[in-house]
Amino acid sequence: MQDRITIKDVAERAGVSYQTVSKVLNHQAKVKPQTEARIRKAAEDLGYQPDQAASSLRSRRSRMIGYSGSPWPANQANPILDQFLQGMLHAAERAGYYLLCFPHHTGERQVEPYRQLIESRRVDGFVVSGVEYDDPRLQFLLDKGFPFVAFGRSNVGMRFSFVDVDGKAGMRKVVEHLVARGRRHIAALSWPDNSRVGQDRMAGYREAMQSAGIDINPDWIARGEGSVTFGHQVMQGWLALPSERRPEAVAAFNDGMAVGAMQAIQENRLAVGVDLAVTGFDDLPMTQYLTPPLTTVRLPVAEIGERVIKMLVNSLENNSAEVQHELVEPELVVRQSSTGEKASGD
Amino acid sequence: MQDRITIKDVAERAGVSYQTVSKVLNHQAKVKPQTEARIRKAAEDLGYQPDQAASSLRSRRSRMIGYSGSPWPANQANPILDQFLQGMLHAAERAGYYLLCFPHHTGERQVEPYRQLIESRRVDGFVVSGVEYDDPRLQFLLDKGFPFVAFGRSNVGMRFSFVDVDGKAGMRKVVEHLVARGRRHIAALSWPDNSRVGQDRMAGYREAMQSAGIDINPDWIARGEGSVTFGHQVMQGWLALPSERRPEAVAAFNDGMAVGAMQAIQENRLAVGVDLAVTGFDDLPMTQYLTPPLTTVRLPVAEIGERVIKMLVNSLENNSAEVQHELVEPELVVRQSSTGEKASGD
DNA sequence: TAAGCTCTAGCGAACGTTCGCCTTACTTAA
DNA sequence: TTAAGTAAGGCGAACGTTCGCTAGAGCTTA
Repeated sequence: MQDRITIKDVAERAGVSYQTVSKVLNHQAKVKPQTEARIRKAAEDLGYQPDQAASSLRSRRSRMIGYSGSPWPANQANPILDQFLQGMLHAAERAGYYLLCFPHHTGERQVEPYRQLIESRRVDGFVVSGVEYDDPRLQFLLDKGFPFVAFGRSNVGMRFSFVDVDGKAGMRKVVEHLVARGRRHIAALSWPDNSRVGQDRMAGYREAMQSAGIDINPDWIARGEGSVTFGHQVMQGWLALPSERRPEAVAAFNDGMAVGAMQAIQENRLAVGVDLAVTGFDDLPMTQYLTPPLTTVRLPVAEIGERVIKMLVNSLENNSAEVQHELVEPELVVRQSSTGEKASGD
Repeated sequence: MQDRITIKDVAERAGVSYQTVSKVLNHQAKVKPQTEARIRKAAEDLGYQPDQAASSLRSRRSRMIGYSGSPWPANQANPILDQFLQGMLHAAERAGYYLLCFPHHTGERQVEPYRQLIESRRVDGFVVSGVEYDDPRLQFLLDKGFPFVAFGRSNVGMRFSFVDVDGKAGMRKVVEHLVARGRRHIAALSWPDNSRVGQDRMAGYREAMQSAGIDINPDWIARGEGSVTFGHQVMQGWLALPSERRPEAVAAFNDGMAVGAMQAIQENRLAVGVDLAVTGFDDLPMTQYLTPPLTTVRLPVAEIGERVIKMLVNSLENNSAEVQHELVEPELVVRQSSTGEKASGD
């Protein structure tokens, strides 16, 4: 650790005042091209790296974006989030920002970290993920007028920028696929009513059923907390019904419930994909290796991460308060759990 | 966004000089208890949050820890890392630090982000994960004399602090379990020779085999890149052997290869857990829902994350250059893939 | 009674930038 | 010729802390 190279060293070497160096390196101020070249060369030669603390202090910008870890239920470790993070990291790097990660808390104190980060001037903006209805974090940030972009939508009335998966479109694809394979009695393993994501996916289910001219049987809609156990229990219930009241396909709103349903079916000595079709949602890494492999919906999570960052950085740099929305359409991944076909090799 | 509350506002309210406020809030300087109480109350009343940039500029400490995203192969999204991150985040928060996350790059430029973060004074130390032999990041940080703690070991000669999973102990447990279930012809789906993690686990395999008095058949040791495909291929080869030269158990060094092996076995109409036992390593989230559920080794990754941060923070605060090592013993999770027993309900 | 010590707290300076205004030299128009 | 305009870069100040030293008050000791 030798003496730090400061902007003054660069200035001296380039034969200009140090403030001019600052101008060139930031504002793109007006200087002669030669001078600029001289300064850039000097900076390069010396390996100059601006001291971020000094820069932040004066400019009031930290070039940091706050992001709280997964607010998802802790028990179901979400591999999806890793991809989201990767997407954000790369986009942030390209834009010259870093991510500041902090843990998520539940309950009343969940906005506390946000307040601290804002007031200590550590971040320029936030990425808020795992958004739900009446999210206190969103309300807090809106009240403060602090920049952020959300991964996910919330109440219709709240005006803020977001990127989200088009769950409706995804679910529509699922149902259309099942219908195309000749299934009409399609049950839904859904999410609680108060779940924004659940409602979105449910809307796709309803739309597609309606388009196909199929009546929805309320008995075939179960709402639960998305666990394997829940999927298993509900499926057992359906299998206990007399055969004419039993569904011939189950569209689960996440992969966990689909796995539970598959287990229940197999315990009843029925063949998944043949006797009953099962589909999931999210495309967790292992689902392609289940027996049979699970038909599911793949979310382009890394891409969403990139878009979220781009949107946020854009609004930070332009100081624009305009809100933007992006919906990304997910992709149906057809595997044997819905078709009953034999695996075709690898 | 109103006027910022600075240390001077606090000082005025408490009737002392602002430098004294700083002393009280940081160094725990010697002041009369009453004065201290008055200052703390004033800070509280005003909701004072120190400006981190100013603090960093003067004190040369950012209270940030750098951590690069997953260096794991991008194709196999690693759900484990999410837990690691969560563990770190919570420990860091308790210690008053935040994590600065940045993307991992491969090749020659992989140390570049480290250099930048150091020189721009953004971080006080690093957590380096996914460590392997001859890791250029470790060498760079050692050369610079910059504080870091690694998740994982590297070359024997390098002196640095780390926390690691005791893969040897984990693998020993696996083999002992298989032997206890009456298996003796135990094959290993291992990792490349140049993998530090692979060597560690392999040592456990060898030790346990030796302790059990079983000769190791070199034909039953395969080394590959850890993919499902690799496990599948190798297993097919073993199954093609005449029955007396065929292993009766397969210990895979990660869950992916175990899944591949299971598939190959099932394609040959053999029963996993009965005809051949299969075990994995890592306990990925979905493995408990495979058919049959996979016996594997669970790594306490969140705990490791916490320990890594504690160790790093400790060395930062005490300015201690002493190196520390911690090995965490993983836990064997016995499921049906190695026992062939029926599922006992849920 | 003077010297010395301890306990409190104050004060000037510095950390390394960026901001905004100012100066100088040169060009152009009237 | 002169006023005005423009390009190029200099300069003082400020951002909000923490560091290290100093000063005064009160107490002890020889």
